[in-house]
Amino acid sequence: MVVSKKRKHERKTQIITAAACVFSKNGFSNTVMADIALEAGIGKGTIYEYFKSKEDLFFAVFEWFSLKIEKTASMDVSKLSGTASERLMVLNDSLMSSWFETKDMFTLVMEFWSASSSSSLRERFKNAFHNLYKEYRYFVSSLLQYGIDHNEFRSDIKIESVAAALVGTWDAIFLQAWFDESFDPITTSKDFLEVLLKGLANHE
Amino acid sequence: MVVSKKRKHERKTQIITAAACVFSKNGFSNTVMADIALEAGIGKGTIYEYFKSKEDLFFAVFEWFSLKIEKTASMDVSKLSGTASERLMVLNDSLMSSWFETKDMFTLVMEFWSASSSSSLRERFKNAFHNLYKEYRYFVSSLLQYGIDHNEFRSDIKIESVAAALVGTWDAIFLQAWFDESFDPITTSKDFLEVLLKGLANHE
Amino acid sequence: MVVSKKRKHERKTQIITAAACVFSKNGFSNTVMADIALEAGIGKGTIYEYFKSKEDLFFAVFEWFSLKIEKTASMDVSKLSGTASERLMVLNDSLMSSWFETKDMFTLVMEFWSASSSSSLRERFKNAFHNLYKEYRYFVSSLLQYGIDHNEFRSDIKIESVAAALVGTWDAIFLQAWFDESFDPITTSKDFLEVLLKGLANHE
Amino acid sequence: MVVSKKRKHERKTQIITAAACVFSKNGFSNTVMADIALEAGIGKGTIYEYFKSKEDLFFAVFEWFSLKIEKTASMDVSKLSGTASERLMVLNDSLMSSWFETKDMFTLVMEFWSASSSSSLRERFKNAFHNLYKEYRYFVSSLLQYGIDHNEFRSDIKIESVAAALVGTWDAIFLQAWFDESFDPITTSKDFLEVLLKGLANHE
DNA sequence: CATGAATGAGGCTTCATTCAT
DNA sequence: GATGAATGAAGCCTCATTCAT
Repeated sequence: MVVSKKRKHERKTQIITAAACVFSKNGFSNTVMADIALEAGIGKGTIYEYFKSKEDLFFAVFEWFSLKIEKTASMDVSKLSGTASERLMVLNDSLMSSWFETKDMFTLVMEFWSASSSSSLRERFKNAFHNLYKEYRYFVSSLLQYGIDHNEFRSDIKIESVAAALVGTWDAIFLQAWFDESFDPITTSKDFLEVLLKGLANHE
Repeated sequence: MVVSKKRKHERKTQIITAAACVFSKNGFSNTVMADIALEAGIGKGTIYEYFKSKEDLFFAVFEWFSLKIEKTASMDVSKLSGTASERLMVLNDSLMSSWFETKDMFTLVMEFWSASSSSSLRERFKNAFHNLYKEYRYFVSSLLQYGIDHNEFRSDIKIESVAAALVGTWDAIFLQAWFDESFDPITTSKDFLEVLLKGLANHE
Repeated sequence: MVVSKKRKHERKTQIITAAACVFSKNGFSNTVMADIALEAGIGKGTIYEYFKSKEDLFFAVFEWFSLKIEKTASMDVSKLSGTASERLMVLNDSLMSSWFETKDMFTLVMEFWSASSSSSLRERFKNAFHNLYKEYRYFVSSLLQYGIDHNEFRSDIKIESVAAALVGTWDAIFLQAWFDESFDPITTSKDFLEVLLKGLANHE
Repeated sequence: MVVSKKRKHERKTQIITAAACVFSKNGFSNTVMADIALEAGIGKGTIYEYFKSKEDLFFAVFEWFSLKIEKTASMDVSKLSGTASERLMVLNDSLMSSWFETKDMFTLVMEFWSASSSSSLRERFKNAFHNLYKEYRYFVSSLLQYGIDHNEFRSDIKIESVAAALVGTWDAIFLQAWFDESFDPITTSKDFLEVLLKGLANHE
């Protein structure tokens, strides 16, 4: 029974992976369940043994994707040490490279955004994104606070705002990289962070 | 004849406006042509007198929207004066408030992003966005250069990178505002810009 | 008023000619009223001032076409003289060349056949064709009778059958010419008629 | 698996038969896919599991029909024996009666002709007909050659022309029978062939 | 468990026809 | 008379979902 459970979980992941691939290639609406089944190497009907509907599967892909990103990011972050600036730099590099690996999956993110604006999953997606961003902002906020506490950053900065904007910048840099092949997100983000850190620095 | 031309143009705009409304509410795929016709108060077939297909209409909405945003922004920007910092501040405020006005249309932007990742319009959208971002980045770059030229900003900043990131930040702030009702994009952007300007400042 | 009537008739012919052209190119169903109007150089709505419907126009084209064929054929036939065999030969040549001229309009004939098998005009077309064939058969029958009366043809031939078959052969030869560019209807029909005439000949 | 293949083939035939019925009744353009599904006793969508489009199905009907005619004819023809004249007579009877059986399907032939003149299937149909006629002409040519070789027919006849015309005559006789209920294709063709054979006969 | 044949609701699009100008 | 903008009925086709095997 435990084995069966495991089997089931594996099969589920197999479908999700296949779905992620097809969704990212064609978008949600242009994706056909048959294609997902084909990609997963299973029968069309089998998908419905594991997911109630196309939308359900899509949301499962979203959850799988968030987790994946988070895991990659947090893995590196655990190694954070040094000054707040150094930590931010490492975080920046970590995010950039981790997203870079899943670059071809960035279209998925856009699909998720789109799904949260229309689609009947709107609320589920909106909430999930809301929480995701909150988490990221909270994490960056902590780093900023750490900098203030250690007299590294000025104490008059608006932590929340800077955190929110910074988190957003990372997203947006990827967005532009998506639209422009020649755009280099790693350099851009590094250069930008340097300036920002100067602005944060405490010159008593 | 001139009258007829004008009529045609008016009718076209009428359809685009209606389409924008419905697309932003339901997304591209979930939008039904009949709904657009209903919203525009015309017959279904009439749309096809003005647009070759649903996708064509969607792209027309995109163009109309871009133009609209641009117009609103450029209007304020023309009044720019003062130091580079002041100008950036004004630009920030202008963008924030202009986008704020079309806040309920922000979902459209997400749809456009999504369309540029899947859909058969992929290339058209990608190109258009590419150019749009290029333009914005170029404009911000000019302001930064202006600051450097006037010894207001440090000369060692990477103009391109900062411009790109800043433009992105504005997008991203709106994205977060979309996911979080309580998120205040105006304050956030202002606070953030303040820090950034400190980072740019030249303290010889 | 008389002038007006004439105008009306001219306009009607203009439309019919244009319609014949478009129908023969695209077939009835694939023809769009707008194309006919374009070909005729008039407005779409104008057609309806002269013809009640698309089907009506189509039937008018049929009548115009029949008349045209008939006129061309009968013109030459009036010059018939000599033996019955000679007359049949002349008729054969006349038909072949007259149809040859309207070769690119042969597709129209196929459309007419098709229309008489389906379409709501079925009965009208069937009747018209019925009469057309009857007429042709009757004319050929007369020639055959003439040959018998002059002891040129055997008296035991079944006039009706031979006439019907011969009339059909002419049609069918054009049909094959339509399907096969390299098929030469003139030679074929001549060769064939020669054999047939030998079969008809009276060798007391 | 073999069973499944068989099932699929049966279902395909079932659809083709139903389609043939509806197409012959209403013509290609006036036929609605839903009617075919109804006639076949299946769902609308099922047709598309077996045929890519309406046009594809139509062509499949054509192929099915050609084969059917050919099969019926060739069955009788295999029994050919006796003089060339006798063989031609038998062939004539065989064709007449076999087509007679499918008389109510003759409208299909007209639709096929029409389809080869317009419609996007033009080329496919034209080619198919071209080959079909070629085959028939070739077969009749062989019979004529046989007659010449056995001194039964005159050696100066133009085999190709006579064969082409004769094949066409059979078609055309059916055409007239279609337009005229009182027209008897069997008698007509017999009477006509008798005359023709006299013309072919060798009276050294 | 897995499958894939069957389905029918639903969407995009076409186009003959009308009618106000 | 002539026009062409407007229309909505109707048709082809797609595809998520089901269910018998």
